[in-house]
Amino acid sequence: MVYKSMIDNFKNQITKQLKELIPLSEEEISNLLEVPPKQDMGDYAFPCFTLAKVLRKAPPKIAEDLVNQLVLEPYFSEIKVVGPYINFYYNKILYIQSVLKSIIDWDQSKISSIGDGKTIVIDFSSPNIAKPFSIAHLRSTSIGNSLSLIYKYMGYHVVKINHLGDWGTSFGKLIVAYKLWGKPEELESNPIKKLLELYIRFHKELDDKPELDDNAKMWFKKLEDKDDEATRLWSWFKDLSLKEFNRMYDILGVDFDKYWGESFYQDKIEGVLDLLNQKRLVNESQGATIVDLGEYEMPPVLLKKQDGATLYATRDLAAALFRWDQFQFDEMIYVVGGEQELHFKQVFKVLELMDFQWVSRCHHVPFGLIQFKDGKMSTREGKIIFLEDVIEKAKSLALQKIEETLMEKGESGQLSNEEKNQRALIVGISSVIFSDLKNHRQRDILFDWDEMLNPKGETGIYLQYAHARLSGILRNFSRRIGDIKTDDIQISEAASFDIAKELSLFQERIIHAGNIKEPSVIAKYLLDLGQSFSTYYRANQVINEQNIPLSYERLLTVLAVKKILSDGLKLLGIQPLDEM
RNA sequence: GGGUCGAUAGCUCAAUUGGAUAGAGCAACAGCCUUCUAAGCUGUAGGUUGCAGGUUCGAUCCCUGCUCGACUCACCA
Repeated sequence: MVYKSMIDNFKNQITKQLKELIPLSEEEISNLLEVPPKQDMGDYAFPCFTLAKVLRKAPPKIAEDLVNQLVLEPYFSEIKVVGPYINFYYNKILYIQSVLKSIIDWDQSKISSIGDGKTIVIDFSSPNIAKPFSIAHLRSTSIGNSLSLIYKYMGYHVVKINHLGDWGTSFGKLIVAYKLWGKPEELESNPIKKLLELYIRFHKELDDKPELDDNAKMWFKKLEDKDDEATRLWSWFKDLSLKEFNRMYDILGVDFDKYWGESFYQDKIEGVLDLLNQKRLVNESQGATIVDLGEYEMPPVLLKKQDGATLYATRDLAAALFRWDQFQFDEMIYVVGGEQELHFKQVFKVLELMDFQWVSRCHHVPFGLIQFKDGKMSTREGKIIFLEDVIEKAKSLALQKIEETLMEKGESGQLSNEEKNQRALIVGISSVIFSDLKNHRQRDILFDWDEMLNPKGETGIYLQYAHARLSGILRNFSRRIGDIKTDDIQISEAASFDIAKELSLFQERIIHAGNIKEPSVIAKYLLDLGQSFSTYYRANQVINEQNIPLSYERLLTVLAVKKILSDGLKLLGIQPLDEM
């Protein structure tokens, strides 16, 4: 990528010179070079520990000897020894200029060619039909969506699959509950809520009437056997739910290439079972069909229940085979909660036993649960928070703030209600998505209304605000000073040095995030960048009518930060706002 | 009991995968709106990185043991 290669000049000067002085290759030197933890320690540091053994000298002595032989012009302004480290200080002006101009000139839709010609299949979101889209589903959805955007940005061909939970025993339960207590017109008017009520009531009454469970199993078996009534009800429930889910996906700005739910693989299961039989992997146990994994210290995988009905592991196997057949992916990732870790280990093990080498390309990407103060979220107990309620609440807080601000500025009538609502919605979604993505995947999240809706500090709102301020400066600039021309601008002041350094990290952070499948890396990065910029523009007035050249110069920083912030937010699935 | 993951400032979390004096935000306190949007900025205070060992020049990070918590361990997904 463009700006990376320009920055490489700085590093290359170090490696080329050091290579002549010490018994290490350029690559080894490059790997050893690190960024010091503190500003006043310079911009690059070369640690001399590893040389100590080879040269049989103390690291500080080695550093002393080397530093006198290094030439610093033009890329560095100073080279200093601090203990066992050689610290290099950039020529700030040259550095800022390199970084800013190359970012601004760069107009690619992707940041790397790492993924060129490679396909990643990503299975995420996958909500259960007939259950509400809760705050818990947000995790898989936001992490999966962000990862797919990151991979696309890295050059991969990405296939997004929504593995809808549209098959299984819970449909038996729903059918039973509906036949007992449901009313068609109620369901049509408020499908998800009414379906949820049926589901909850089923489990409530189960305590007194254990026979309900057998009934449910029977109805699911009927569904698998293509019973007319069962199929009709199932398909109706599914339509109602999908309509609701798609509404949420629209709000979140998430889409999928394939809506291949569990039911989609129904007609592919027999083939898989045949294959397993051929490979002699199948056993009977207690009336159920299983694959015994005792040898690998895992519980058995259940393929069929006593009554012959399939289970989710069966469908996951069929899904994996079918997806391989369709895409020959270089990698397939399942963005699914950590509680299913064992399940995926088992499924992958079975695929391995079936001699499918490509199983090494399959990865479970687990994430932590959302917990309440008094324990786990539970659909059955109705202990659940609807994502839509969270977004709605976040939105109404944002709307209130927008109106306050307009009032203060005396511009109350200036904005249409529609525009206000639109902005408030984006702000609300930003804070909800960001509060999810800023945490390490694997951490459990304690659900806390105050924290999720907090407009201050390390939040999506903070980043939106920074982006809006950047956009505002650009607007004001062209209005007051004229068109923005960035050609041939020279940098003369070092004020934006810290920001330039932050900006130069963008590419490696994206790639790192993709490699460890961790969107929070980007979230943290954007917060750092936002903070650097907030400090910068508070201290340095960009538009200065008395000094137009200086204005142009500072404008480069604004342009570059806006570009990176905007791209970064988009990678998290957040739409950047130009005005707040 | 077995397995997996986690434990860092009062609270929520970082720490570029083994490097220099462990950093942010929230809450608290003290400042900053005749200057491009104060959803902001500056400063103060806050630490035996759960405990005990080990590996080495060097450990929040790797190894062992323990404590606490979450998840999971055959007919739910």
